[in-house]
Amino acid sequence: MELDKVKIHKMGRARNPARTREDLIAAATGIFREAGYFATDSNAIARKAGYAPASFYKHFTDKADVLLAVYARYREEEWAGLQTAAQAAGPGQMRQLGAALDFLITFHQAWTRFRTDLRSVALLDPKVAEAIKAARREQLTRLSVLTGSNLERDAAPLLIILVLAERLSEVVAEGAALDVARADILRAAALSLSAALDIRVWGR
Amino acid sequence: MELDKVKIHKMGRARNPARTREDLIAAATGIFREAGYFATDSNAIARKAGYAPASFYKHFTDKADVLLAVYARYREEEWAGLQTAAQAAGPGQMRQLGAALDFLITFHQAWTRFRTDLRSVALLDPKVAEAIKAARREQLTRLSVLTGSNLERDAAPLLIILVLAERLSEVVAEGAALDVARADILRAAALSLSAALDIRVWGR
Amino acid sequence: MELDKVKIHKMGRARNPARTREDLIAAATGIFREAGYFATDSNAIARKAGYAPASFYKHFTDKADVLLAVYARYREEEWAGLQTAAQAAGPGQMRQLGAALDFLITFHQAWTRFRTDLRSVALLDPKVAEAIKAARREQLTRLSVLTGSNLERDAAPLLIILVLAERLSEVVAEGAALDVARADILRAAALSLSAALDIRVWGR
Amino acid sequence: MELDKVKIHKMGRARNPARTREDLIAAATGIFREAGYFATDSNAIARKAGYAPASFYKHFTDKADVLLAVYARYREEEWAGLQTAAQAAGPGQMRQLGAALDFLITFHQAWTRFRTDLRSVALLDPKVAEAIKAARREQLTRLSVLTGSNLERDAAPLLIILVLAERLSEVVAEGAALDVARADILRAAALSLSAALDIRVWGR
DNA sequence: TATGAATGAGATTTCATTCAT
DNA sequence: CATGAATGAAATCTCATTCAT
Repeated sequence: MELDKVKIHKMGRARNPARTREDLIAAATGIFREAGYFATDSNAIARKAGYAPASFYKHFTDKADVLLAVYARYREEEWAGLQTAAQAAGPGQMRQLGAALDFLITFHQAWTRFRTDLRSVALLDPKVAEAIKAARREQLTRLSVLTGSNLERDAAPLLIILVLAERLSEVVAEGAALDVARADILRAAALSLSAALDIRVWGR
Repeated sequence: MELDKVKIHKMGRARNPARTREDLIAAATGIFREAGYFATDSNAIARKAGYAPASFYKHFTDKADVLLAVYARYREEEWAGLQTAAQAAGPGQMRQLGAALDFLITFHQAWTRFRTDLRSVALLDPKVAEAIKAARREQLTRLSVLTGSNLERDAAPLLIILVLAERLSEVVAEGAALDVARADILRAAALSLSAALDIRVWGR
Repeated sequence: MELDKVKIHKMGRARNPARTREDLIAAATGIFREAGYFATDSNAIARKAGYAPASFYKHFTDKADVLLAVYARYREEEWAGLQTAAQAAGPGQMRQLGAALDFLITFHQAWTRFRTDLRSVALLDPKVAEAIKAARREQLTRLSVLTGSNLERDAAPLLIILVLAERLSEVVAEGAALDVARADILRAAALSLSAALDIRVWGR
Repeated sequence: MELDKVKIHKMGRARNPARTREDLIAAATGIFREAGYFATDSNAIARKAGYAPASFYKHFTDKADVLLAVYARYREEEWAGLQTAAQAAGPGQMRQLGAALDFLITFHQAWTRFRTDLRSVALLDPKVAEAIKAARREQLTRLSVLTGSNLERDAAPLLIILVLAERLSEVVAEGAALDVARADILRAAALSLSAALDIRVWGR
């Protein structure tokens, strides 16, 4: 105990690279979601995480590099939440779809700024573009498994579903600004998506 | 004579404010669509238009301000194109929808970078956010007129339609990267959109 | 007069690019010769010249770029001084050679740090290496004209002469540190150089 | 056994300070000769030697300090090579001189970058300047013994010889860039040096 | 002894913007 | 109106060096 105290004394910095990396990613996550990617600098990320600017560059090559790390977290969280939501909804395709959309809207709303900036960065940095593409492939595969559909044949409607689901939070946000109720949007989206699902994924 | 010479020597450019503004917007349009908003600086816009950096600030308060001017052009072009496409397609809702989507995909593909950056800037600049919101209101109104639907009641599906249509070009681009055919995506999207139209816009 | 005062009022900065460039080169010259290339940064050069750091980059692409500009001045000054010294010495090859060496020693002594750093930078930056090579070609040509020798045939001894002359200031400096008189070194160098001249430049 | 494992796990490297120092000097030698002093950082030296950055500072106070260690090696190697070359050449002053120059050119060519940077560093760091001065004293003494001349009286020509010999590799390199043959330069240099030797070292 | 994570200090560079003409 | 030189302010990134283990 005494020794532990001594150890910690005057360190301030966690001499644990994995932990440091985590701290930086966590700080970047907060900053990217609140202030946005373009409104901050790598120094701010390091400082917020409790480290010196130079430490940032020991863990990431540049700002886009943390963005990718945050993106990986985002996808994990999204996927876990989706599964939980679908399971909690009980049986019934429409019910599951509704629950999934409900989760997605809430989830993406918290990440709107991040997602938007991610797309802009992808146009500037091929690394990011490639990461998004890879993520999309993974999502398509997962979704085809989840819906029991064929990835090859149903790629188009699956893509539509993914993209529409992804944008729903923005539609809700826009809807709120235009006095359209969240429940109405959710219902319209569910119908639209189920149309895509019915008609293509399970054939005519 | 002596004085005139001096004047001409110093002008170099068209001393025509409206024309200058046009030139700047045209240059900004090209730059925003090709290199992107975040990849360019205002000096580059002025230079590309054939003016000095300071001239830029005689016509626009800042970079976001030209972005708005370019956005206005974008919407005019989009709307004109949509009407032309719908008329050229002849009668039949599905046919018109298909023609409209086809146009939108082509149109937006050329503006993908611009649209993407626009959303990021909107999160940084309230002016831009407000402009997007106003544009959305206008689009909703136009679309409700076009489809003979009720703006109040059908706001949700109309919004869904707008957003999905807007993203289609990106879906096509992503689809191409993942070997999904453009025609397949177009068909899936048309079906999905018509579902939204059928069920909500014209009631149960 | 009154107007001039008003004009100058609050400018501080000379709105004259050529003048600014001169100021920067002059500041860089002083800094490179006193503190050395590696001991300073471009900001210091700009500040010493009375400009902001950013102004530096309007006139030079980087630090090596000013180095080249300073180098050009250096060569002009060297050449002018050499001609003046040779003419002032009156007729007689040995006398002229002695006068030239005398000038070179004094001249190079003031530029020792610059010359030394120049060679280091040349190894880092191809631009600088190329500039030195071009300068050497020019010097060889001038020297062959001056000595009435043939550039093609006598390139080797001419090169030896150039290099030895160039290093003399350092030899004098080193000699001083080791208690060897300047006059002794000058005499030994003159003899050595005249040997090169006699034997090769005017043939056997 | 358990403890040993832990120890070995943590050491990784030879726990032999002398050996570590050697490794670091060897790595620094390679780096200084290839990339140059100013193009590398001390971390890179430690890494190349297979040690951690901090280990570097256990053996050297700073970057200039390794430079000195490398310089000591350089001088040993140079001197040994010179003696070998002179002996191998057999009797005859001109022959020996030629052989010595030939060796020096080859030797210095491999060390050009190092030598050049050494001089720049000497202007920044008095430690290095002093080391060069001491080395020069030693060389003068050795050379006076070798040529049977008087150090006091013939210091000037001996210095000239040293400096010219030192620069020859660069002259050869420059000559190559300007299409001047190595053999021509070698001959011109030998004549120039022998003039210095004849006239001063062995008196009038 | 050797480590390697971490950093302070600062060098380089960029860019939106202004100012006197 | 248009200019273009100049800049303040800051973002990105580097590097020699230290510190607790």
